[in-house]
Amino acid sequence: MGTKERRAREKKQLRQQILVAARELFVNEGYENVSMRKIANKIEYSPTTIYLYFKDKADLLNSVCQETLLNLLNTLEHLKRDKSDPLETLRKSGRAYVEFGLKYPQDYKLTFVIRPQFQKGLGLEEGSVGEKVFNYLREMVSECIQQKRFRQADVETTGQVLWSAVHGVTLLLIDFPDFPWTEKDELIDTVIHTTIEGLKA
Amino acid sequence: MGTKERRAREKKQLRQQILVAARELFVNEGYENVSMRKIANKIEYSPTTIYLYFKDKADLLNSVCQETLLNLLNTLEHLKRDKSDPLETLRKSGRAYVEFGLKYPQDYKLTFVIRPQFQKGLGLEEGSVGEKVFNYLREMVSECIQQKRFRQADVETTGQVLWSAVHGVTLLLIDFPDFPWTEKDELIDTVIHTTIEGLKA
DNA sequence: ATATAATATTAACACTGTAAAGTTAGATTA
DNA sequence: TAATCTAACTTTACAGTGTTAATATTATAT
Repeated sequence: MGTKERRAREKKQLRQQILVAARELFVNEGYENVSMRKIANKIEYSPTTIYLYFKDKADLLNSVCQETLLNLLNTLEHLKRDKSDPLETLRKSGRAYVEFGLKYPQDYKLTFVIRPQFQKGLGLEEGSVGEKVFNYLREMVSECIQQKRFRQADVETTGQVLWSAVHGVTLLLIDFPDFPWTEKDELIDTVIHTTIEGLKA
Repeated sequence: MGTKERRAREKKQLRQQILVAARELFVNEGYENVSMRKIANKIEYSPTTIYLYFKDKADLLNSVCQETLLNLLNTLEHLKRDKSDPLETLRKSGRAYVEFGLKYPQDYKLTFVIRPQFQKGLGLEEGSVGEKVFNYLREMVSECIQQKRFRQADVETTGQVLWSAVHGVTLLLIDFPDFPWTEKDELIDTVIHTTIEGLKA
């Protein structure tokens, strides 16, 4: 009697359908400009149905962001395979992080800027995807310090410095597209290179 | 017959009154949670009166942000007096920038994150306050390069790297207050120190 | 066929930004 | 002084918002 399983599957499918629709709208029109009614229209359900699957609009946003983080984590973990040079891996990871942000600018902003505003104090709890992403960074930094490629310093601080740098350049490039930036790739590389050099000294 | 002048003065005063009320509400309750009606209530005028002074809510936000930028510019220019060591001045400026952001976190976010979303492609035009802030940075960086305290590199790129670093750490500290950051002051100092060291190498 | 549970919808509330039209008070002109 | 004009402000109204409670529909189990 697999009807229960089928029902559960269908329920999951609709949930996923909502998430897909919400992401598409959020990304294309901006979180503020997307109403529950618009999402409902897209999936051809009544607006209140969404509330059977998500507590409220912020919860829906949060779920979209969890997917984004998972996506980012996957992208990064593909790079860890190469175990040769930890410094080079770190450099590549920084590059990949920024590129991820620029490839999905709206998703990035939703996750790292908009979401914190709507659900204060969360997003990086124990066992969360967000924490896993930061753990990835920790590991790599730790490796660099252990192999004495970085100056002997606190792993936490070092990781946070790196995160600051890549987060900063990513957001600036997204938010001020008309600013007379140096050639984009050069800027990104210089930010990463500069930070890494600074961590050696 | 100074009545015209008085009227003009009164008009400016009301405009300023609206700005003050709007800033206070934006900062305390967040841009999204502030309605034109709330602002109107606070100044004891009807909601639509605001529209006689500002095109719309985004314009009001923008005006608030212009004030914020002016504020930031003033804070920074006080530091330029000390002409002794350009590197030290730059370090102090970075510190002041981040501290400004943390002292007025909501204003900072409004200016550098929220506003760009609501009025795309603007905010750093020729002659704007935003441009002046960046010019301040340019000058200091230029000095450092000329005095060979930094590696010989493009002034623009170098400035943008510095901006990325301070912008990044400021936003992270604001947006993820519950993250297990290293001691805050240490993190800020390390970010700035690391970046400056990296720019020497 | 009927009862039960899961799922979806309808109707409603209090609120939003803002356009259009109406009102009032003060200045200008005849 | 009386009529007119003008700037400042308010009232009203509209279409849309997130969300809750009550209701209806559907699919399953008995």
